[in-house]
Amino acid sequence: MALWHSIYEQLSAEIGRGHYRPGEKLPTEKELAKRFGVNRNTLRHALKALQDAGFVISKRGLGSFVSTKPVKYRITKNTRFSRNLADACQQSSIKILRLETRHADLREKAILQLPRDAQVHVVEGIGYSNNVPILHFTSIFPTERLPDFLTHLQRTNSITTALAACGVAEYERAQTEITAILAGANLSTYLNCQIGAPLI
Amino acid sequence: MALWHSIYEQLSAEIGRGHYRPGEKLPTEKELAKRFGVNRNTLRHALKALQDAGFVISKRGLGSFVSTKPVKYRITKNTRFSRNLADACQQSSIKILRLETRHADLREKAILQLPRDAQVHVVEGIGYSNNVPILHFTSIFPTERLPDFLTHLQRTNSITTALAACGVAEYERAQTEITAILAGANLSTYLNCQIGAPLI
DNA sequence: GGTAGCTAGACAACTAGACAACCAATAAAA
DNA sequence: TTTTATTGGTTGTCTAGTTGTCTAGCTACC
Repeated sequence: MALWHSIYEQLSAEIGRGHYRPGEKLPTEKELAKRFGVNRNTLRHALKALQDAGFVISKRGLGSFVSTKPVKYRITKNTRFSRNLADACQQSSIKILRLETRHADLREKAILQLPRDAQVHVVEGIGYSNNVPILHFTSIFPTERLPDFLTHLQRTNSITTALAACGVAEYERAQTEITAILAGANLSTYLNCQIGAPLI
Repeated sequence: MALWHSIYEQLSAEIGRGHYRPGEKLPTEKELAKRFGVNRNTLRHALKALQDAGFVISKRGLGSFVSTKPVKYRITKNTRFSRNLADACQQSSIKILRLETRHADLREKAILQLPRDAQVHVVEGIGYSNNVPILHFTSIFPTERLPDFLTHLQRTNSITTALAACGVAEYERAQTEITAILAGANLSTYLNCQIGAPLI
């Protein structure tokens, strides 16, 4: 993906998340370029897209400011955000360590709004990017809605593909619900992950 | 013998001989192609092989550079693993969410073998691979050994660079110890990370 | 015929740097 | 005090150079 576009996604996500409030001044192009490790021109490309999308207004000699007229941050950017992450997962490969189907615990039932005796698929594995292990994940899927999910997953070794295999219509519906839930979830919850290294 | 391969051998020999020093910029593809009397695509084929072998790193818009760490792969499985992971972290960027210096808790003191009143630097942030948020990390560093670490980290925005800034000798020693610890550590401990998504 | 290796060229994406236009704050002059 | 000039910082625009990607075509060989 183009560099400027991922910067666009990230900045719009931060604006949507409230990291930069409406009316607030963004860091200068110079600073942002340094932060993202790109040339100022590349960052300006991202900024231009943010302006076109209505997220940001730039004023010569002053700086760039978060638009006071909120567009539909919440949905648009979060969907895009999760879609990004899905893309990333799709690009990389996964190695499945554990497949399990068990009763959902209280937290899972609360989040997923499942009935009392609901079961969930548990997928634990390692994600690779360019064959380099990058993350160790555990994902939960409601069994009821995706009965054949594990079968597909084992065959395709891809979460996205396995979801798609459960039917296009279902998949579409699922995805919108995914994003809806993700929109409410905190980033740190979504990406709750710790590495203890480097330890000296 | 394929043309590109002889170019590959010649260039890698020149790098090995020190004709091009680590970190040094190679001539542009255009110039190299002209020098070897081949098309730019052919030269790029050779350059690609040099990249894959770890001799060269190419950056769009900038040029190609001799890799700063000459590769010697003949190490154990575990070291290669951690080194790969280190390389991956180097390629990706991080965004620092929190910088803190506080007293080490019991677990940290146990793992790091720190004295009673030891302090640690706490770095919390988000790691990006290709500017896509991939992990949310919290890393602990002993303050005593790396007094200026946070300063360097804030300036460079790179853990590896900040570590390097604390002195080469220290850095070497630290790294070997890192890998040593990592080699003994369980994978799931090292990459203890959960993503709750996708939640349906 | 088909494939692999190379050539040729075009375009996209990114970097680097320079310069202009603009704004705010401050210092100097009236 | 008021006005003007200067300075520093910011965005806008532009040119040139680099690597990344893609398509098309040529040639030698099997």
